[in-house]
Amino acid sequence: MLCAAPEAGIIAAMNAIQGARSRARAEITAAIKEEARRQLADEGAARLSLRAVARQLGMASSAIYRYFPSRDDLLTALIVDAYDAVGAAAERALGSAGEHPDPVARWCEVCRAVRGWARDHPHEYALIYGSPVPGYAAPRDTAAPAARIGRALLIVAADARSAGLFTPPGPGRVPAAVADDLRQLAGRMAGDAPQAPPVPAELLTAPLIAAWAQLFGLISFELFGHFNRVIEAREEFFTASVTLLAHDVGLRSPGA
Amino acid sequence: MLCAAPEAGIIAAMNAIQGARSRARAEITAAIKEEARRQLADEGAARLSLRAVARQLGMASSAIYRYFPSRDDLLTALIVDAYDAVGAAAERALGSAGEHPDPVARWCEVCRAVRGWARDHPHEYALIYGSPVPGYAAPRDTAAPAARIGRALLIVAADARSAGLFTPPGPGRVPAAVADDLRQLAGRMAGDAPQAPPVPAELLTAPLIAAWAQLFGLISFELFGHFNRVIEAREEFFTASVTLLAHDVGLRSPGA
DNA sequence: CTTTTGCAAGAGCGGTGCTCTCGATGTTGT
DNA sequence: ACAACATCGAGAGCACCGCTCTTGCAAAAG
Repeated sequence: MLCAAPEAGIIAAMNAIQGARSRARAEITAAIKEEARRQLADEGAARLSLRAVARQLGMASSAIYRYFPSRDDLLTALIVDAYDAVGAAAERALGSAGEHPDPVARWCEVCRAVRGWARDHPHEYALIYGSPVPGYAAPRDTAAPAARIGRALLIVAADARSAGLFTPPGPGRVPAAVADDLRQLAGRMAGDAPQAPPVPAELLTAPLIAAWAQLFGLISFELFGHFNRVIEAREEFFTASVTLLAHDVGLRSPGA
Repeated sequence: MLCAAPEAGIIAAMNAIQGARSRARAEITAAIKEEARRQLADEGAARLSLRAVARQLGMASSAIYRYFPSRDDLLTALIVDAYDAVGAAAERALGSAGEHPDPVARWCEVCRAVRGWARDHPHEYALIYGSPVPGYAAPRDTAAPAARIGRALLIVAADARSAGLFTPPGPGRVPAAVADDLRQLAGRMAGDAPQAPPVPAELLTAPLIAAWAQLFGLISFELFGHFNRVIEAREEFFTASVTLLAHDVGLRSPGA
């Protein structure tokens, strides 16, 4: 493995050397994030304490600042990870239901995957979809990961259109300013991920964006307790609501 | 005043005396809440500090605890006030659009009132509809104020039905467990506010509850920054989305 | 007038985020 | 191989936090 390809070996060795110190850095950074994520899951973002993380890791609290310049930066890292995790969950559902012929069912599966992740990681969900952190830290890093589940929903619609099961929402009048926003957004999405299949602009509709936001209204109400003593059959209610959302977006089941 | 009407005079005097000290209490309590609300609006709930409130009011920090046993209790009081404020805004919109013959427009006005209040008081909105506070303080006190805007939405539907402009959402299958929840909820709402006109149970539908939650999905996404670089024509988009929601609920415009 | 009660103030405890300095420990250039 | 360098951990310390306890004072109650 060392001499098979000389140049590759040298590069690997250099990586290993530089890796020797920066791997230690990466390992400690990962350990800090891991412990922070545990505390986040246990107590929530408000109770996450740098000193407690350091204590648990057996290091001085001041040493943490070699890896994260502030508490808000640690939280920002956790935010990015959370966006990636929920995005991955949505994409997994999208893939595993890929062959499903019913776009409505596929839409529901993606939504259910997001809800399932949220229920499994309530504090991480609250971190990204609840009140923004006071520091309001992450402007750019989170943009791409945050778009993943929106993109997953869009792919459901795109595949439905390929199968002739998408009827663009017609009668609702879309204001011109909103139409402009949607055009710009389509261009931005194409520019951000050039390798991904370009999303047809006519699928990026106002009802789809609204459904995207409304999905999180449903999840947040459930997780944040607003359905207490209102709706107890949470799963059934969510599936029914999200099915209605699919129809609003323009998806049709094959039989209909 | 003492001998005019003996019993009444004594009672009035006792009220005045008790009022003398308990009015001071009420005034200081109100001042604390007012200053706390100012800090909440400035910096958000996370940065609200009892010591800073006391400092601003020129009193020792320990004196605050005579009025609020803990920081979470102060926050709970602010939460109740915020629910009342947004509920009042919704009811005001309901009343001022009372004579409007179009239920869809009325629905939109209520929704726009909620959104307007949220934009004017973003931190208070985040306090009640964002991530729950770690202390998870208020279980019962908030239930009634929180129901006010849901009730306002319901009244729009009820008046629409009276005008023959409500078509109950039909085709979507409602699971039996959800139907049970709705029945129980209708009973509970009738019991909680016996003086209010009883809400017809057939108006308390799953789509209406869903629309209620989804409304806050739209508002939260806007306020919490998820529409940044996505939708800039916020007002137009909101109105369009909320109009679609009205149709989902079963409201019809008179002309249609 | 005395006693009881309610309130404000101060000191203090343990905790927090964060900064600074100071040695120890590599890593790098000559 | 040695010196110069950058990196890192640890400790002390600052200002702030929520909260408790005690003390003294003033007003109400008897």
